[in-house]
Amino acid sequence: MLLSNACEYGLRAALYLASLKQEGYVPIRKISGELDISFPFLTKIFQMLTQAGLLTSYRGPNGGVALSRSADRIRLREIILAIDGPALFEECVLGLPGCGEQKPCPLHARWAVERDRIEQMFAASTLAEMADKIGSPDVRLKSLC
Amino acid sequence: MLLSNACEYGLRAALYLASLKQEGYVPIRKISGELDISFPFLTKIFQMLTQAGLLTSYRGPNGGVALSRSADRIRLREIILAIDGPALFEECVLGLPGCGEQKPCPLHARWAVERDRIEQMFAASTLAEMADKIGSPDVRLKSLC
DNA sequence: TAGATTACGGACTATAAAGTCTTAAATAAG
DNA sequence: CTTATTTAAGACTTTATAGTCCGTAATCTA
Repeated sequence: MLLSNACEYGLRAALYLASLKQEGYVPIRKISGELDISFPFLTKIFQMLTQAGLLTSYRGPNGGVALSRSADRIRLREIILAIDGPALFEECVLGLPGCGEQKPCPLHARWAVERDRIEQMFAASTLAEMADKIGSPDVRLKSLC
Repeated sequence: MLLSNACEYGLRAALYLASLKQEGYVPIRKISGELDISFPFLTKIFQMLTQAGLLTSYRGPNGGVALSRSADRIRLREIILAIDGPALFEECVLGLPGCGEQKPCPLHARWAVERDRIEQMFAASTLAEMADKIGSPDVRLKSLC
């Protein structure tokens, strides 16, 4: 699996927030209901995103979470880094520590190309851009059943 | 992590076998020693590869495992499929079941490109080709320390 | 045939990831 | 000021992956 469960949930939830195009805080309970993600687990994930500065949160009635910047200035790469860390974009495909140009594994040259492309793909994708797609009738953020 | 630990070990071990360019069976104990992989765990991984038809094994003195075909006819993709299954090449980057052209997630279009490239990369890489690189002095299949 | 060597298969344990629960702290509204 | 609502933080449980162990079967050598 490319991304951890937590990271998949975090991306989906952030895209959902961006798709609302709404001022103000959205309760985590609502998001977890909409996306079929367990509320306590999603709470933990949002805490990571809040600590990373990608979300702001507010307690109490009418509280919840909100994007800390406009959705066109948050890139998916940032969310992945906040939740899963940089491993995906740095590690050897064979798991060898220190694999790089100097001491490569046999796959390094080929994998490094794809790894960089994946990082570029996530770095080039903003929440706004991706959330826009949710307007299309078939595009979805949750399981069908 | 892109590949499971078991799969990383399986690829390294298969590349090692290919690099030996040797007729006959190689004991798992020797491979586990050379690559610093736990012997019982590597045994289990080799059983998967044997059952998938990628290796042949032989018991008793002078027994061990060997590639079931010449190394230029075994592709890394086959090893990954045998150990981790097809998930990497099929699954949605957001983990949504049934994500595809009909009912895509917002990332589908971009991810499908990279996912296919990764599959192509592994499908295009034979054990022979990759094992050849181990000839170069800096290229390695095990941790340095 | 006996003993050593090696893979096989299944049961077992350990560790990490996933997910839950509980208590506390902040805020708003009555 | 009290109560309801909501996130925060940490302990806890569950599940999946990683890794180990042990008895068995196959094979070779003496």
